[in-house]
Amino acid sequence: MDTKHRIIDEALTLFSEKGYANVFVGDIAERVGIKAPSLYKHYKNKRAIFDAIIEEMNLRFAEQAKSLNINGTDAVADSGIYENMSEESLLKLGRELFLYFLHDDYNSRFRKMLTIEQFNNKELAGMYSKIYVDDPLSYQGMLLGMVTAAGILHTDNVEIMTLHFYAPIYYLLTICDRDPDREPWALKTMDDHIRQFNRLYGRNA
Amino acid sequence: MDTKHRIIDEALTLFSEKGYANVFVGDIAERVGIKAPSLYKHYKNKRAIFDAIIEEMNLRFAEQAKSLNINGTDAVADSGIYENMSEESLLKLGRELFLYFLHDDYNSRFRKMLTIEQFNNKELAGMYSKIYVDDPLSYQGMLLGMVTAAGILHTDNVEIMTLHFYAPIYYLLTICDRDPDREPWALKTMDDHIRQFNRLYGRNA
DNA sequence: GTCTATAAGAAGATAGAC
DNA sequence: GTCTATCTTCTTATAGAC
Repeated sequence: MDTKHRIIDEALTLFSEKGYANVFVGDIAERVGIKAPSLYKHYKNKRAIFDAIIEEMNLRFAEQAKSLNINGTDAVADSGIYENMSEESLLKLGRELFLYFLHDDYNSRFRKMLTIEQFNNKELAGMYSKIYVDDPLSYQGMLLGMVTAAGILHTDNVEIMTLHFYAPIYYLLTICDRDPDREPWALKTMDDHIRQFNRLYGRNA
Repeated sequence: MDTKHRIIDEALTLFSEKGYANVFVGDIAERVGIKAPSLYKHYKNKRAIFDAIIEEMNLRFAEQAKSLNINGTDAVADSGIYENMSEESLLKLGRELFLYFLHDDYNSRFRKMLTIEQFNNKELAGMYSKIYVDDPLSYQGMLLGMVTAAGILHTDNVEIMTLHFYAPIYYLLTICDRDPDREPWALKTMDDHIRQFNRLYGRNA
């Protein structure tokens, strides 16, 4: 990884732990293994490093959304995976979603940074809403809508069903971000949640 | 309100919007209507203001918990409100919880401050976990446990049932903190959530 | 308790040698 | 591209008059 990229990588780590204002240019430089003034050959100023992180994350999430749509909407609708949606499939969906969000290197650091900066930066607040509210409710809503249409789950309000599936996952995620020691409990709770979800929506007309 | 208290009041507002590091002693003083040096007659330094906020909030939440326990555990168990728990009662419980957390002057500002500082301050992370994870799951778990024992709702896992009740409320709360424009949608979604919750857990054996 | 003036220090950023 | 030295600005905090 070249210096320019290592700078935003280390900066992201620091910003996600302390927030923008508590991270000094010298801290970032030290992690990269250079002195602060050298850093200014790569970025115009501190804010430019921050902006570069946002830009990189926008790119990553755009790619992520793209691949989710390819493997999601069309492929799923065309194939018919959802027609065989079992409790095991739901558990897998929930666990993968949870562990990916929780442990993916960029996702976890970027989520913490968004959490810290959301009230002080409208652009980041908008990104947070998109990534953790609008997109999941839309994507999972689509999936669960298909599962419902196939007669595997049952509801007259897919939006609330999606909320019931996703909100506990989101909640457990924020708990683990704050206190990683709770991860084993969260994983067990995740499974219990999805099994219960499956029972609740599986047997109602 | 005396100057000493107005300082922590204005400081809390600023810390909840910008975070500790982005608020300057001069900003706080300006809001109070004095100059920065005058502020040091009331508090030893900037950190002492922050600590005073934490202390005040600990007091408030201790009182809150106390009154919840008085009007909660004992009174509820003794009376038997829960035996008459209807959909309307559940709606009321959810709405009151939600609107109190969302609009209570101290709760909302303090929650934002906790959100911003949680990864940089273990004490605040602990407070967050207590206020928004442990206490709600424990208090609501107790209530829903009684409702279940009374045969009004049905489950073999009260912990997950409580998660299913509370996680969507928490989720909607964080959404409104970030984007107050979504409050009307959140309130409607709250009601739909609770009605659905009542249907799901009301008819299962 | 509040003010003005100011000290002390931290942090962002630049200059210019290598 | 990296360094040392330095400048500038901002922020905390103190001194001392009123």
